[in-house]
Amino acid sequence: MARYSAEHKPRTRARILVAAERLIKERGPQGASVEAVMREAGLTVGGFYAHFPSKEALLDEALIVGLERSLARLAAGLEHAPPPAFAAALVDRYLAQARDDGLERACPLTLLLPEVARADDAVRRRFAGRTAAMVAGIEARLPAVPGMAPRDVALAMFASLAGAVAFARAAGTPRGRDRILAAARAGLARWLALPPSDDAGSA
Amino acid sequence: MARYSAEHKPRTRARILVAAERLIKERGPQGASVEAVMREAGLTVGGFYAHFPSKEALLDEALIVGLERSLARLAAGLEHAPPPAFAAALVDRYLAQARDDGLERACPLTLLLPEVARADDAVRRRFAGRTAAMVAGIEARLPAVPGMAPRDVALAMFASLAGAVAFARAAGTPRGRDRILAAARAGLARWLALPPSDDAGSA
DNA sequence: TGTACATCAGTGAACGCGCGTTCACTGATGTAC
DNA sequence: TGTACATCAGTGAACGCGCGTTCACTGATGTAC
Repeated sequence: MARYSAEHKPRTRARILVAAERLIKERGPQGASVEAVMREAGLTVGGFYAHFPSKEALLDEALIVGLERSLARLAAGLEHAPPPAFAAALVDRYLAQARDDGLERACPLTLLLPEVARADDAVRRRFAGRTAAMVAGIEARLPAVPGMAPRDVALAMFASLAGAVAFARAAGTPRGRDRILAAARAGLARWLALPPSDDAGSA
Repeated sequence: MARYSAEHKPRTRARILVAAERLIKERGPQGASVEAVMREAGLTVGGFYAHFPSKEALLDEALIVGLERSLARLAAGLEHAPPPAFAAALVDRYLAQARDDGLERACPLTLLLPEVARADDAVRRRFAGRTAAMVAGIEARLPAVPGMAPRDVALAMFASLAGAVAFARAAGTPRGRDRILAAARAGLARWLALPPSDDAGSA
């Protein structure tokens, strides 16, 4: 009657999810083969189906896990920042990811939105639920914008940030990339009333 | 010494490109197999390599072709619109694509930026060159924004638009989608000084 | 005007390969005695 | 305390399939005579 400790299998599962999130972002969903994901997690192919019913199930869950890890990283250390400083830090941290060499730390919003758009209703609803929770957790801490609900401020801000980072990563040169990031920050600063940038726009 | 007319082969090539652009946007680059693209163009697999050296070459070129077709559609009929009306029409037309059922008319920026980000330097540079030309053709016709170069206004606007449409398509419901579109328009209206919306935000 | 035929855009079968998935198996685990 | 053994997380080989690519071929084209 011997069993492995109860945390063993869930921990392995979590490791597979982290590996999957990383490879999906770096290579796209089709580039992240089950074999590559398992190798990245230090395992072999065969064991995969003891943890997930299919590759698609893995991808769906990895997307959600990635979103939460990204938001946690964004908000870390800003628990007591007042609205203007909070918004400025969020914007600058978010845009800064476009200058990372790799994509492991990238927010899924900047790399996986088209995949979600092509996915079926069930996936899109789960995704929407999580992003709604993410937006709700942040909207009250953004500066008030006359004539806009706090939720709309947060939605428009994330849309602009995700678009700017995706656009910047597609630029051919560091100069082009930084110009896009600086322009996006300037646009956001105009209506979010952000204090001057501390780093966006120059590497 | 009989030959087909000189326009025959280039016309077929163009048909393959249009088919490829459509399938790449609808299914993603890996979902658009050579066989599916050729069938969509009314041909069979075998003839493909008489037109393109590889699938990758097709994808790279289809992206550029798609960008140009999208910009042409956006600016159609606005040749003599004054800056505020031009900007408002551009914003509303761009956001409206998120409410289309299919993805054939989608702007590549809203569906393919992550693929470009993962591509090699050569692809990114070609892409950057075309978007730069696209932005340059439009920047002078946007409203002036104090403290921002016209190019930066255009870059920030496209980044926000592309992000908003990608985000909206990933929403789980039409209501969620329309809320994102309306929020994005409100944010843009604040710093671009757009006239009130004629249609964004409600289907 | 009619016809033979060189050209070449397009066909369709075949190839090797990597993928997602399955399954009989192995061997580390830790409980029962 | 020591050991036998039931459990089950993980292994690795195998499967069918669809992919990108190749190539010998076909047959519509339209010029030359």
